[in-house]
Amino acid sequence: MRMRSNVSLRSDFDQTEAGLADRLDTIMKGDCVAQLEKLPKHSVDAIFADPPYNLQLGGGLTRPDQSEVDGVTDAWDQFESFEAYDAFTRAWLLACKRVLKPNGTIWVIGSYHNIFRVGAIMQDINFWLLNDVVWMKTNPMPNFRGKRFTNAHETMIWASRDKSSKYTFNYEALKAFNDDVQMRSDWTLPICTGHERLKGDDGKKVHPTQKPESLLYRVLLSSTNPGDVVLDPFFGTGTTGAVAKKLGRHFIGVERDRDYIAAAQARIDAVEPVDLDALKTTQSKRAAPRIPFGRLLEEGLLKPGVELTDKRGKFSAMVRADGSLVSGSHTGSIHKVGALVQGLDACNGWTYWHFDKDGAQEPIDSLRQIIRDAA
Amino acid sequence: MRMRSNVSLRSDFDQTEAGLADRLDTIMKGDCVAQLEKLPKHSVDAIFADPPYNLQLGGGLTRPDQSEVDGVTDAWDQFESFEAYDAFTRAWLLACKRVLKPNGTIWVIGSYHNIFRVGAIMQDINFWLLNDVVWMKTNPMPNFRGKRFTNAHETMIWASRDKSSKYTFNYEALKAFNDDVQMRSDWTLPICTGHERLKGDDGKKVHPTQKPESLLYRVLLSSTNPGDVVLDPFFGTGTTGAVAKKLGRHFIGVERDRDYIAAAQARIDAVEPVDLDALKTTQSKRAAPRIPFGRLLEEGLLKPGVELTDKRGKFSAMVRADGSLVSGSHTGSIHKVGALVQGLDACNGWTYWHFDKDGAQEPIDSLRQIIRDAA
DNA sequence: GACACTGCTGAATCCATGA
DNA sequence: ATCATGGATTCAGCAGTGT
Repeated sequence: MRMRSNVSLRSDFDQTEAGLADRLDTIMKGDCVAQLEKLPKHSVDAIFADPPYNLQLGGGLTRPDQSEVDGVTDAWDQFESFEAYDAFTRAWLLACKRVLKPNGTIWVIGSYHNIFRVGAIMQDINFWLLNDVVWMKTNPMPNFRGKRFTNAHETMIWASRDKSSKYTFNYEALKAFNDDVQMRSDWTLPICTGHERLKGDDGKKVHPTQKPESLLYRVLLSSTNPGDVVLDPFFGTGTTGAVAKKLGRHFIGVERDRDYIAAAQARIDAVEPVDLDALKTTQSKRAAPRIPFGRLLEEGLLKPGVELTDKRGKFSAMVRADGSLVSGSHTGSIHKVGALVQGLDACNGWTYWHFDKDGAQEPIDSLRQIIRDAA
Repeated sequence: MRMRSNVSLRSDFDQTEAGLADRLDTIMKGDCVAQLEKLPKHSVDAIFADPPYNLQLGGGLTRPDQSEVDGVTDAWDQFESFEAYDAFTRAWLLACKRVLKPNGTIWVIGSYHNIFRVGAIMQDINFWLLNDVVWMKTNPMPNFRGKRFTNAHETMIWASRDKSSKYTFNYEALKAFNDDVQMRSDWTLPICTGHERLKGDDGKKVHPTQKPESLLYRVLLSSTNPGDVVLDPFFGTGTTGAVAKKLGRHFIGVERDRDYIAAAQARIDAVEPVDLDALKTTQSKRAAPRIPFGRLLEEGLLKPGVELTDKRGKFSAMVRADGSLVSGSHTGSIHKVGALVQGLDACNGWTYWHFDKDGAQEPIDSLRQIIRDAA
């Protein structure tokens, strides 16, 4: 009976699980658009995509980089080239959008060669851009010819599936991570070198653009929860999978190249997941169960008739038995009266109102915390 | 004879001069596409454009203290759709391309709201992208609701008129400016505040998005020469003109708003050109990037789940994946938990917390040093 | 004069839930 | 779908005032 009840409650999830069960934590071999068709609609929580920008499409018709511009015929040719890249981009982004859950988010990384086209198409197909995040490389390749600025960064676009998506953003966790100031849109991280860089038997790097795990660590920590399913349609050597496993997320990879797949699989197999307790991250107050102000009276933490004041004692109000406040002609909730006495539109009564504790002013929020801690 | 010879060599320039003479160092009033038609083809050396960003702001936004954020809701930033914005963008970019010299370059600044569309259109009409340069703001507006990363940067696209352009890039000057290392594609500069920010008689900002002179200083220093003509089709309050005059470049501004024009003119009139030899004095040191505690986890120097203690092993805490610590009922950053366990108001977690290194206690600060040394 | 303290502000696509 | 309401949320820097 209990089982049934759970199944019933989680039918949506289970349906997804059924469709994904044999794909979870595996690498699908093949073209990403074709492979994504095998996944159920609305089945993954997040996507990280590192698409090629120097790609050869089917007939080898693309020159994704800009071609010579010297007259009308070349302009047409170039249009063909951009058009092919745009068509490719639109196709895989649409395929991603189909499998992404309504509240899911997608990350796409690129450079100035392709990121503008990618971003514009994402907007065109109604992804809702949340941030562009700049990865500044501490150790970029210098510009040898001295004709341009050292190309020292790459750009990631973070977007939700729709404008109305209620997406995951672990704000407090990132703030804790960042020494108690909110995380910015510019991240300074080294490129992938040393032991982390996968090398073949010949000592050569397996993949030309292997991303550092530190980058994916931050991506997954910020926008996914433990147990989430993360899709990477251009899996490469599996940085997304390795970090997902480490952080207790599921991954699904799609990759065409068998050598990359082999390297990625071996790499992921060697990853040790972190301990479950260590995966719990700093929670927001929003996630905490709501405690109405009246509970403080029920618990005897405050008595009806007691006087509350703002921090400086400028305004005062009396607590009534039903948990409403009275201040002059103003009555209502702690929030409403707090706003009214200040002449503001809104107010957080929990932090605004204080009670007298041994002669000192203490916010009533500390009383709420007592109840939360006891639970 | 010598004169003739010079004229012959510089005929292009002289023709330009004739057509531009009465426009140099002036502000043209009106719509930028219409005004640019008045300029000769191939007549300006460089362009800096700060077009509307098409922000599409929703309702009001308040800070945590309930004060209202003065958002950019001006009519000039309103567009009906992406299509309308694209048409506008294409039109002014084409107009710019016509007046730009074959070897000229253009800078366009924007945010994630518009920059992807701008960049894609620039590629479509055969501008040749040279760099995207990220302006990281030292003091950006925070994210007040904790729903996204702090939007802490803007993006500039730098492009030559054609792929074959022999454009100006003052590599050596920039390198000298940057303490003898190549100038990178990420620039850290404060936003325009304080006395530099133009204010009206009412004390309010004249323009909602005035750019800092330091930004234009680098732009013009890197990609123009003294005597060059710099066009700004969205002149606003004339930062481009002010810096151009200061650096011995000519400017041409186009602006629709008479109030902006008046403010810009007065501002520019007050500018004193600098002695170019003295430029080096204004160079800025690149501050070492801050390394947050979370970086130690990303780098694998500490693993989530590991235990930290104070020097004497009196208190201990567990590290979680987001870089927060747990010690009994206390959770938070290394600094916060360090303070809490000691019952203090503040604590430097870097020196307080130690990890076990071969049986000895070593402060976590030594791990941070490893990252600093590697960079 | 130095320093502490308060107040203000910046290109922002900035809430969630239940009735 | 709309509407009301509970209550969560900020960093760096400059200007002005006061001690």
